[in-house]
Amino acid sequence: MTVTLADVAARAQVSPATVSRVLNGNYPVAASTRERVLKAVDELDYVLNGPASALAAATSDLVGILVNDIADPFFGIMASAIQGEIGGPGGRAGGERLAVVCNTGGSPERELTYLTLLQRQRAAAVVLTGGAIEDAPHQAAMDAKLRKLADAGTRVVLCGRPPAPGTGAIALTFDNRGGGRELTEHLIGLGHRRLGYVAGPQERTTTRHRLEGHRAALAAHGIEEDPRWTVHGRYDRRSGYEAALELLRRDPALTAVVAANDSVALGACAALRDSGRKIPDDVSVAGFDDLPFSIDAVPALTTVRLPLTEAGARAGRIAMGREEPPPGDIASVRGELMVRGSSGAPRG
Amino acid sequence: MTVTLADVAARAQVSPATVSRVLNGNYPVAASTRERVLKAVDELDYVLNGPASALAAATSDLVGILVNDIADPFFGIMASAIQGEIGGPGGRAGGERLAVVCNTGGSPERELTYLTLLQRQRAAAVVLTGGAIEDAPHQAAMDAKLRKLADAGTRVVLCGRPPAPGTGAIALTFDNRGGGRELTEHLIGLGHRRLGYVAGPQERTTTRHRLEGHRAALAAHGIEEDPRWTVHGRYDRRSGYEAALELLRRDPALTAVVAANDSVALGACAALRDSGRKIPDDVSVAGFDDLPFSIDAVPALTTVRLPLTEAGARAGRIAMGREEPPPGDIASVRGELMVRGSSGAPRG
DNA sequence: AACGTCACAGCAAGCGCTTTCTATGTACCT
DNA sequence: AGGTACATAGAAAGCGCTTGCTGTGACGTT
Repeated sequence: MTVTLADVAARAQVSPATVSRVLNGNYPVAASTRERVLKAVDELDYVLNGPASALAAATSDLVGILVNDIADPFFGIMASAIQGEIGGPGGRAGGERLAVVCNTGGSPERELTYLTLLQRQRAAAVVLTGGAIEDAPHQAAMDAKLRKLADAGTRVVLCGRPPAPGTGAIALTFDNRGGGRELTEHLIGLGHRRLGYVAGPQERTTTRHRLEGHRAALAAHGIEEDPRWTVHGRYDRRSGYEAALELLRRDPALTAVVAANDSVALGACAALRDSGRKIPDDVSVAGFDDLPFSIDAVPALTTVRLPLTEAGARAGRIAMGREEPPPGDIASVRGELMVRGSSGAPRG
Repeated sequence: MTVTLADVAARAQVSPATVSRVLNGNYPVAASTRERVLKAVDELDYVLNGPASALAAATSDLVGILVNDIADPFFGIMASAIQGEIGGPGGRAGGERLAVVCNTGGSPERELTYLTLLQRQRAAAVVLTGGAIEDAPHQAAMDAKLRKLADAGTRVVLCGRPPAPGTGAIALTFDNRGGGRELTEHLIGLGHRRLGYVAGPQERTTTRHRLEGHRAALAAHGIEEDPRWTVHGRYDRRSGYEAALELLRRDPALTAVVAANDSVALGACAALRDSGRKIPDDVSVAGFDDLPFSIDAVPALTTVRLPLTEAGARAGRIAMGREEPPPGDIASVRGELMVRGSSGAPRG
C-alpha cells in the first residue's frame, strides 16, 4: 500500500541502508548512487515515515512552542518569530524541523499535558512563552517536567517568562517590573497623583511584576496607593472596558489609568469615552507591549514596547543551538517607553 | 536509561501487551490488573514513546493546523477555535490529540513542505485556514498532496478557504464575494460614487473574491470603475497606510476607501488622518473581518464580521469526526455587515 | 460429568527506519 | 608486487510499541 524505504531501495537497486543514508546525507554515498536513489524516491513519490524514523534514531524534528493564548497577537508575534528561526520548512536552517505551536489557553493542566505530549514525541526543543502561573504545586510540577525534558536532551527555552532555576531551561525574561515602573513614573512626572491600575489575572507572573513596578514607582514618589485603585481582570479588551468602569465607579477623580496590556488599555479607553471623558485631557491611559494596533488608537497609546520579534527570534535560535545561551542561562530583556498621545498632564 | 513499556510490565508482573492495553483502554483488562499497571506507570514515571506507538499502530494523534500568518489575529482566532475543539489536552474530546499550528507565512513552498511533514508524521487530521494561493502549478501540487493525505486516512478540512474539488477535503468557505459586495453596496447606498479599494496580495483567493464582490456592487449600480482606484498590497497595517496615500495621490476626490481587511483599513485611516482628512466626513473607510480591535478604532470601523470562532470550532469538530460534514462536503459561511462610525454620507 | 463459552493474559511477529559492523573494490605507497 | 588505506555499499540487529492469535482457568449448560 504505502511506499517504504525498502521499495525505494529495490527500485534503485541498492540496500535500504543506502537509501537511508542518501536521505539523511551524513555518510559518503557515491554521486551516481545518490542520483539513482533520488530518482527512485521521486518516481515512487516516497514520503519518509516520521514515527519510524524517530523511533530508530531516537530523536525527532518536532519543536514545540507553548503559548497562553494564540488569539492574542502578543503570542502570535512571538510564535511567528520563534518559528521563523526554527526553520520550519524553508527556513534558513538546514534541517527541516516541524515547529508547532500549542495553545494552553492559560490552563495549568493543558500546559502540563502539552509538555507530556511533546515529551512523548521526543521533541527536539520546547519554547515556553509568556507569563507563568504562580501556583506552588503547579510550578513544582512544571519544573519537574522541564527538568525531565532537559535531561532527555530536549532543549528548553523560556521566552518572556521568568527563569525556572534548576531545570536546565534557558530564560529570556522580559523586564516587566522595570517597564511598569518606568511607565508609571512617566505618568507621575506629568503630574498625576491618582492613578488607577487595571491588572491582569491574579496568578500570572506578568501581572504581578507589572503591578509591582507600578507600585514601586508610586512608592518612590511618596504616593500612597489606595487599594480601590487596582482591579484585576483578564488580558483582553472586554475585561479592560469593565475594569475601567469599575475603577471610575470607585474613584471618579482618577486622572490616569494604567492597563496591564494594550488590549486592556484599548478597552479602558472605550469605557472612558463612553462615560464622557476625554483622553488625555480628562484621563490619561497607558498600555503595555506596544502591539501593532496600539499606534492606531486615537489618541495613540502610550505604552512600553517589548521587543517580541527580537526576543522570539533569539529564543528560536537558542532552541536550535544556533546561538549561545546568555551567561548564566538567564537574560533580562528590557522594554522601551513609548510616549504617545494617550498620556498628558492632568487637567488643572 | 529511559523507562519503557517492558519496564512497566516487569514491575507490574504482567506482559507488555497487557500494559499497552491498559494504556489504550480498548480491550478487557481485569480491574485489579489495570490498577497494578497504573501504579507501576506512576511509580516509574513512565511516558509513552510517541513515535514507537505511532509506528506500531500506524496512526498518530497529531492534528495540523496550517495558517498563513500566525501573528495576524485573523488566524490566531481561528486557530484557537479549532484547537479548542480538537481537544488538545483537556479538551472535552476524549482522546488526547496534539493540535499543532504551522505558520506558512503565505509561502507556497512552506505550505507544501508542512503538509509533507504532517504526512510524514501520519497526522490524524489537517485543517488549512485562510485564502489559498492562485498559482496553477502550486494549486495542482497542493491538490495532489491533499488527495494523498485524504487517501492515507488523514481527514482534511478547509476553513475559510475555497473548496478543493476532487481531493476529498471538506470545505467551510467564507463568502468573501458576498460580503465584499454588501459592504460596497452600503457605501453606495450612502451616496458614494468614487470609491478606492486597497486590495490584498494579488495571488490570494481572498483578495480576488473580496475585490470581485466590490466590483459587482459597483457594476450593479452602474458605477464605472477607474482602474486607478485599486491598489494591491499586503494584508497589514503598513501596507494599508501606504496604499491609501497612493490612492489619494491618484485621485484626491475619492470619498470612500474600502480595505481588504481591518488591519489594512486601520492603516488607511491613519494615512487619511495624517493627510488632514476627517473620517467619515471627508472620506469613509470600511474594513473586513471585524477583528476585536476594529470596534476600538476612532471612529469605530464599518466592516464585515466573519464568524471566525464559530467556523473554526466547526472545522475542528469535523476534523475530529465529531460533526457531520456539510452536504456535498462544502459549506459557505456568510459574513455580516457591521455598520459603524467610519462610514457616512459623502460631503454633499 | 463433560463440554462449550467467556473473560483475560501472554506470545511473538512485525511496524519502517537507523546505524554499527563488516565486506569489497580501488587507489596509492614503498 | 604486496600491502595499507580509503571510499562505498550491504547485512542485520534493534528502536519501543501494538495486536492477531493462542492459551487457560472459571463458569454455565444440558
